[in-house]
Amino acid sequence: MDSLAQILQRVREEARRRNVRWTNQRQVIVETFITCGEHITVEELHRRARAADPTVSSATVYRTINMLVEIGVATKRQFGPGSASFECSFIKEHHDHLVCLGCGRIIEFHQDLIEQMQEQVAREHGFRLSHHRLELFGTCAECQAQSGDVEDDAVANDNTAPGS
Amino acid sequence: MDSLAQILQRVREEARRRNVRWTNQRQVIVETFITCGEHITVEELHRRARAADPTVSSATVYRTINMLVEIGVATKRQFGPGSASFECSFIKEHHDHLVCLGCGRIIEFHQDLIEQMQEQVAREHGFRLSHHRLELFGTCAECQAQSGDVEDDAVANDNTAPGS
DNA sequence: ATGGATGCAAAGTATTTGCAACCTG
DNA sequence: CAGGTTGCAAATACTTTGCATCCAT
Repeated sequence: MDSLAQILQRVREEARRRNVRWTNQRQVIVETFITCGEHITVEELHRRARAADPTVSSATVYRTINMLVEIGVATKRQFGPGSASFECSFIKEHHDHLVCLGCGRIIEFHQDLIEQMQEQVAREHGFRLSHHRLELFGTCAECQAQSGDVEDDAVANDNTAPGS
Repeated sequence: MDSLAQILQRVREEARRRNVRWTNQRQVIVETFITCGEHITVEELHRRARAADPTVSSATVYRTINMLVEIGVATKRQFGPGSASFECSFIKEHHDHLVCLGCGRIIEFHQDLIEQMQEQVAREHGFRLSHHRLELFGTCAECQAQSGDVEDDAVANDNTAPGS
C-alpha cells in the first residue's frame, strides 16, 4: 500500500534499470493509470491520457500498460469478452469482484471466510496456494429494477446453469 | 446429470419450442459438443464437427454454440484473452478449479460453504447471481515434492500479488 | 411455399506490430 | 548520436453479420 508518488518512483526506477526511456507519453499514461484508483480499460485510459497530452496514441497506451504488467505494477483482468481491464497492483488490498452483466459495473469485495475456505480446499488437495481469482457474475439491483419483470431466461435459471 | 440422449432430447425440444429448425449441421455440432465431455473451443468444435459433416462452417458453429448458450445448455468461459471455451451445463455438477502452476494439472472441487458465502456476498450487494468463476492457483503436492524442500511460507493469497 | 439456416466473405472488436520519423539519455 | 519510442496504418485473432441460396417443415 504505497503512496502514488512511491509507486511512480518505483516505476521510474524499474524503467531506468531496464534502460527504458521516460517519455512524456509514459509519464502521462502511468500517472493517469496509478491515480485512477480502479479498473480501467485501455480505451478509457487513452481517453484520459489524451486530455493531458493529445499526441498519445492508443498503440502507446497498449505498449505502456503491457510494460506495467510486465514489471508487476499493473494486473490485467479479462471480465468476460470485450476489452480487458487493468488495475494497479499496489493501490489496493486483495479483493474479488462482483460483475453486473447488465451494466458492466464492477464491485469489489473481500470475504475472509471465503478466503479461509479456499485455503482449506487447497490444503485438502495438498496444494500450496499462490493466488486465486474469484468473480461473481449477476445482475445488480438497479439493472434488476430497470429491466423490471420482463425477465427472460437469461439469468433466471441459474440452478442447472453455468458456474464454475 | 442427464444422459447424453436426454440432453440432446432437451435441446431438440427447446429448438422446436422456439421454432428453430433442426438441420444436419446443428445435429452434428450439438452432438459433438455434448459428447466432448469437457471445455472446447469453437475452433476445435468446428474441426471435429467437420469430420462428421464437411460442409459445416465456423460461422454456423458460432451461431449454434451461441444458441446453446442462450437456451442454457452451454456455458461460455473466457480464460483470459484468446478464444472462449464452452462446456455443457448438464454433463457435470458445478465445480471450481484448482490449477497447479507447476504441471498444469487441473483439479475440480466443490465447496458448499464457499458457494453459500458467495450467495451472501451477492445478497449484501443486491445482486442476483447468474454464475461465478473461482480458480485457485498454486503448486500441487507432487510438484512441491519434486522441486525439493523449498519450504516457503505457506503463501497467503492476500499478498499484493496479481490475481484477485 | 415460406421463412429460418447456411456458407462465404466482408465487417467488427480488441490488440499487436512494421516502419519511418522522432526524442531521450 | 545511438537506439529506444512514437503515431500511423496495416496486420492479427476472434467473432459477428449481410446476402443470396438452400432446405426443414
